[in-house]
Amino acid sequence: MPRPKKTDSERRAEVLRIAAELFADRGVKQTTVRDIADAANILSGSLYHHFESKESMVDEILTRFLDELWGRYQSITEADLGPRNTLEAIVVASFEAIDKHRAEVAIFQNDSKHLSRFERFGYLEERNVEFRKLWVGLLEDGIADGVFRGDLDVDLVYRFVRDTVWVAAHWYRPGGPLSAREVAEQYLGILLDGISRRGDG
Amino acid sequence: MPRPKKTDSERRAEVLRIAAELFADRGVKQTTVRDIADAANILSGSLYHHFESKESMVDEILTRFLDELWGRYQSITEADLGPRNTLEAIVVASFEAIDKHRAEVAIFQNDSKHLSRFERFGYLEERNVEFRKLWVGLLEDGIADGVFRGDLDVDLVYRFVRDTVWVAAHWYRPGGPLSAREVAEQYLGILLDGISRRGDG
DNA sequence: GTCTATAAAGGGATAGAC
DNA sequence: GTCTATCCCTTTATAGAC
Repeated sequence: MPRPKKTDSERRAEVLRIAAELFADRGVKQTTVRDIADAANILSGSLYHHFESKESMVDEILTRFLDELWGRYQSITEADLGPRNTLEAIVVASFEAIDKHRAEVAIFQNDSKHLSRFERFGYLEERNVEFRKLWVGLLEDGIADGVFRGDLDVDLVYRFVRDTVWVAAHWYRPGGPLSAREVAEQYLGILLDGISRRGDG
Repeated sequence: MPRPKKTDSERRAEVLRIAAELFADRGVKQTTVRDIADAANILSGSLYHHFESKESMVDEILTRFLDELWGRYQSITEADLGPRNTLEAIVVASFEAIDKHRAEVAIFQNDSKHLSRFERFGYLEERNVEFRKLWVGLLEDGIADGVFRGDLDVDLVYRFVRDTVWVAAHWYRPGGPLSAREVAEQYLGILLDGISRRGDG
């Protein structure tokens, strides 16, 4: 029978979750180990029983998140739904990621640029390259198939889509007035058809 | 005849410009006064001849930029061009702001949330409220006039537009392959009409 | 206007007791 | 697993010489 007291690994996971929230809200650099310790109700020295360094906390948070997200994207593209349905599924999956892992998305978005200067975080740039390939390929396929407009600058569209999706992590709150799926649908409505009223209706 | 040597105020402006670039690229907190001094080829103590503090540098950069931008927006809305033309003009003006003041836009986008916690930077939140009013009003007018779709969530559209426009400061480079106006036009094409190929063409 | 020198506070990390 | 105590480096800012 398990002890009622929290195990080491449960406590560890809890501390990492607390750290992720702080990193997301204030930025990694602005969050001190003392901030994390305070929020976890221990002293800063005690953190080092669980983690090697503050850097390793960030690393663990981002690695786990990006592996999961990329796996999700992979399973969507492997389903061969065609450009339009694939795009919709990727967007929905992205908003679901914001819903489930808001802190991780915010950290990825805010601190990637700075972190990827360090060798340890080289995988951030690698992931970005993979994401870009996925999106640009998707847009090009769609244009070739005639489902997307032929006059699009795919690189520009890619950047707009990527940024607009991820930036929602700044204001989206799980349990708020809009579900992840509702936000995704409004967003796809704008991306696919624009905000103008159609001439015929 | 002016002296060939740089005047105090010229040097001051130069240092402030250098600081803005560093703040934009690394974030305000991650940029140390020594970084700024190094880039300006002086020692850190010498900065305090020109400025009261690092904070006051940021303050000056943002105040000046936001005053100019808001003035530009005001003159557009006062021209009464109707919702669609006003929206286009505001978007173009925003991309021109990125073109002319890339560093300032990046600082505003990256550090506003953190800075606005301090009383000194309360105006950041005030400006955000004004921007929001402008955009939401514009979208509501457009829906009432029948130029924008009636099923839009104006708050959501506002956030998408705001974020997508400003986030371009992260990748846009003056003198690159695309001019500010070209980016604005591509962007307006997506926002107004979507990326789908129309049924009739 | 910039430098030398340094104060004062903040921040990451460690050693060993409990 | 957490605390006490502390080291050492970084960072902002100041005082006064040149």
